[in-house]
Amino acid sequence: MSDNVRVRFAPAPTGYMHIGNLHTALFNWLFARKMGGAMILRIEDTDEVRSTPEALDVIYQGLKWIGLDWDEGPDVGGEYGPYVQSERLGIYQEYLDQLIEAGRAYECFCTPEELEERRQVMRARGIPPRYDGRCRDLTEEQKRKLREQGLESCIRFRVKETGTTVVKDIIQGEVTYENSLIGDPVIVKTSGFPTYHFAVVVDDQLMQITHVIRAVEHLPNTQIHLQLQEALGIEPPAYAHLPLILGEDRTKLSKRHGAVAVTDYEQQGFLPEAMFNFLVLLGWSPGDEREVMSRAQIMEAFSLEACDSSPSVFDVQKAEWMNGEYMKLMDGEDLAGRLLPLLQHEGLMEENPSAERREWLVGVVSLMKERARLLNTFVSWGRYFFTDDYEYENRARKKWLSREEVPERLELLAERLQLLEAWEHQSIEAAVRGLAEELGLSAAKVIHPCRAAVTGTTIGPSLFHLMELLDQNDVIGRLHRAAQLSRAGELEPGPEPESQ
RNA sequence: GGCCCCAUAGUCUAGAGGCCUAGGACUCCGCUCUUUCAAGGCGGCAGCACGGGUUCGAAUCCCGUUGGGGCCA
Repeated sequence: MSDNVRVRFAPAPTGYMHIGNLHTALFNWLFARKMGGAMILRIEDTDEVRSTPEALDVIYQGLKWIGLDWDEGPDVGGEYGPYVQSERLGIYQEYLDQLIEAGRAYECFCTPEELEERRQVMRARGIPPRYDGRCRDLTEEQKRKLREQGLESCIRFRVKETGTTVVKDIIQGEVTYENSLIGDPVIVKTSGFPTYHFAVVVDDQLMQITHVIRAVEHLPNTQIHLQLQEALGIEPPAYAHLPLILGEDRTKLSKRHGAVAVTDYEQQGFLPEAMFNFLVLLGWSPGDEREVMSRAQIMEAFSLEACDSSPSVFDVQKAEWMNGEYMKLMDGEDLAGRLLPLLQHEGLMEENPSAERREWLVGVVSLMKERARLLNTFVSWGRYFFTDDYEYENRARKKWLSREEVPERLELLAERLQLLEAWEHQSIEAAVRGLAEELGLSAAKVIHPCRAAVTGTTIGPSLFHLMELLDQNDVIGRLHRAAQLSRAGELEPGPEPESQ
């Protein structure tokens, strides 16, 4: 009765969620929300070996991080539950009986060793290896004997031997498969667990899924699913197979590509909004030249038909750029809120900062966000805001801190700054420039050494604004410290290869 | 190996026969602003994989080749 869109994201709980899974989830979610439909989360744990219960949390967290929600699932329930396949074992039996009755499923007693052996033979003879149908037509008598020998059986689905199966896919178009080319797949393992093919078909039917949106690696499997559906009298859902996300080497993104887990990107300081935006642009485009788009804009423009069928490479550099764009767009207060946990984790901010201290952080963030790409940037480039314990970079040492004339300048500047009653960027600037003038130097000749001393680096935001955010005495202390170290010859540049 | 899919610069993409002298973005490289650049502004390098058709006309359609990928095992 309902022609409402229902989609599902159906991950296997293997302990981590990678960017490709998230991409699939994202497209499902977008489509569901765009169409005013329902998003279902289903856990496909029929692979007893690889599935772990702890993995559920990883899935929830990954989805929540990027801002996806679901209407039905193991945690929120729903009227088509349970939503974990291992809890649905009884449900599959009914469908299995149906297939057996129709003569489309049968017991197979072949052992893995036998199967492997026969595969070898087929290969050697140049025949594509597939199940040869040996147990297809066993008599009751034969089965009894095999059982008496103590052999275990699995159940196979009898596929069609002739004709073709056509997958009509919203993204991939019509793809035709020759039925004679596939062997009978196992649908129930000796353990009694259904296999992926069987469980998917049954569950999608029972959960009234209207659109199966998944990665294209499942496209070849779809021919089996269609045959299974036909045998069960099930109307197939619409299919949309998303192109794969590849690593730099153009192979399917996997653990060997380094950072692929969603949590890796979270830890690197990616904003979920940016990752969402970036990911949606892999395999889809609004058709115009927009790239940085709000979620509302994306949803407005989104359609499955506009998805591309060719795979795409995950380019971290562009992802970082986009993250930077989002940081610029976000107001300082929001961004400070995102950043705080990270800073606390690094021990750079106290656990319960006062309102004043938070406000100060907003100031720091506002000053830095224009040039930062990741949240982590604040920890690395912005360390000097939070602690006196920062390094003097080689470039800073070489260009300024190791110079003979510098210590005196720093000390003179410290004296001037000490006299300031108002610690504001205007007064600081006046003091710095005033000193330069008196010494007959260009302002830069004071500014640069000062930056090097106070921040340890040669680059960063406006020096005067930055100093304003630091404590006056602290700055003075830093100037004296650098002057002393410099005189002591401790700020000589390190070994060359350091610089990049 | 068999089957299937894909093919616009290093990367993400626009392009659905004439609007293409192929547009945008990232990266990279210059220049510029400035107290610095890792930010801003301006500019530049770089692409329709190849070969055949079809057509008055092809990045766009067809075939083949090559390359890449996925699935099966």
